Amino acid sequence: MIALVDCNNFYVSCERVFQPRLEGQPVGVLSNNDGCVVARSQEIKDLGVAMGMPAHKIEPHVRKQCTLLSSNYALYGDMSRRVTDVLGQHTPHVEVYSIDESFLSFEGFAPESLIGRCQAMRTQVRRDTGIPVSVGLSTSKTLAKLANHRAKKEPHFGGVAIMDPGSDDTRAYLEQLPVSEVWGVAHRSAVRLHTLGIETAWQLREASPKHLRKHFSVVMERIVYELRGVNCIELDDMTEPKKQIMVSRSFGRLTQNKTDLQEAVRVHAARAGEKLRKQSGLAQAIMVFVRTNRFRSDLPSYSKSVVVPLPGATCDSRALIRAAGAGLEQIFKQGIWYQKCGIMLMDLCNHENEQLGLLGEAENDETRQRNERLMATLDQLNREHGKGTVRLGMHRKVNAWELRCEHRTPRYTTRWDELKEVSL
DNA sequence: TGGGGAGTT
DNA sequence: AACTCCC
Repeated sequence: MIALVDCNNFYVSCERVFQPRLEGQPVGVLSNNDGCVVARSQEIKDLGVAMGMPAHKIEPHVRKQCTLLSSNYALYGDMSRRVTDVLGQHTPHVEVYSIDESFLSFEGFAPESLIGRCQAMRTQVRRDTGIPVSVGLSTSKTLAKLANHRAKKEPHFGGVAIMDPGSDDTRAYLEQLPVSEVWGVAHRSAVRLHTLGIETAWQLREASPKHLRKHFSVVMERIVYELRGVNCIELDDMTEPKKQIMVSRSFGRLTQNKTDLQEAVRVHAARAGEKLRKQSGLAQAIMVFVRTNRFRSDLPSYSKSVVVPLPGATCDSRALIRAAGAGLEQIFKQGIWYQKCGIMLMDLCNHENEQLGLLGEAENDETRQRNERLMATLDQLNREHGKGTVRLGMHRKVNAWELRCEHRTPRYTTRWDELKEVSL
């Protein structure tokens, strides 16, 4: 059996742990740049604030009743780790799927014991971290997702729902479920499924896998089997290194300024270097992209990217920064209002299967070791003394492109100077 | 009007 | 490289 554990309204729940007065209140958390709503309490959902809604589109009279917070990823990331730690005490097989969701394998456990186990787990997560979670159990990931959905929506489950792939109850549920509610079926596929006469999850389950593979891809074929309870999406080993590393950000406001872009691209490249070294990887190419705001039809639109090969596989931030700067030179156009830029590290490899350049080793062993020590020291300083303690390359302290986050709460659990104060 | 990431074709 | 999907 597979369980999907999903934190309820995760970001909002994290904020409530440290600000209990938000309990029972309509609360929303905004995306980077305070752009749109990415997490909602039940109360704010009830007021009609939709997921992904731009903050400025919330009606003023609704907005007045709500607490809208900037996102505080340092806090959410740390709380997420705490939740995952508890889950790991209940089964050795945990796949962290996202910041607020984990798949657990209960293979080998007595099936009758699972609901009880999951209830105990849920209680412990709540007690140890303050975060409420829901659990869905079934024989495939896709059904576990749906079971989780039911655990959230139907109070009689008490937060833990199990779905037997062969039961009448499951059939009745799937028969009334729009196919777009199934994991992996979004708007595009749903529309195409409709033209094939498939409207509900049950119809998809009953369809011919081979037929769907022809019309779509192996992905849709797998979904059919998954809906039948056949587990065909393996639990991923999360220790697998990333295949690409992306860092991008929108500017706080549009900019035409080349210096802004140069600084942003350099900072992004340095951040990507940190991520790369964390997984002990090396990159062989870097992609740089810039673009305008797609929603501003009144301004000329421009979107361009370029791939810059790196001089041999490297994880040296200085090499990444240099290449990113060179890439920007190739795609920067004067007189354009830029909204966003970013970089992506590509062709990642590790030290073992690194390919040496045609000209032989670009760096001798000694130089390389010195560079690696420098980067390791840099990472350690930033880890122990907070991000941005040591930065490569100068950039202005206050940037046009710094993030807007006007209502960010303190990083209670990861910064000594932002600890919660308690009076007794 | 986020910022990542993945997979398939 | 484009498209689709995920959270």
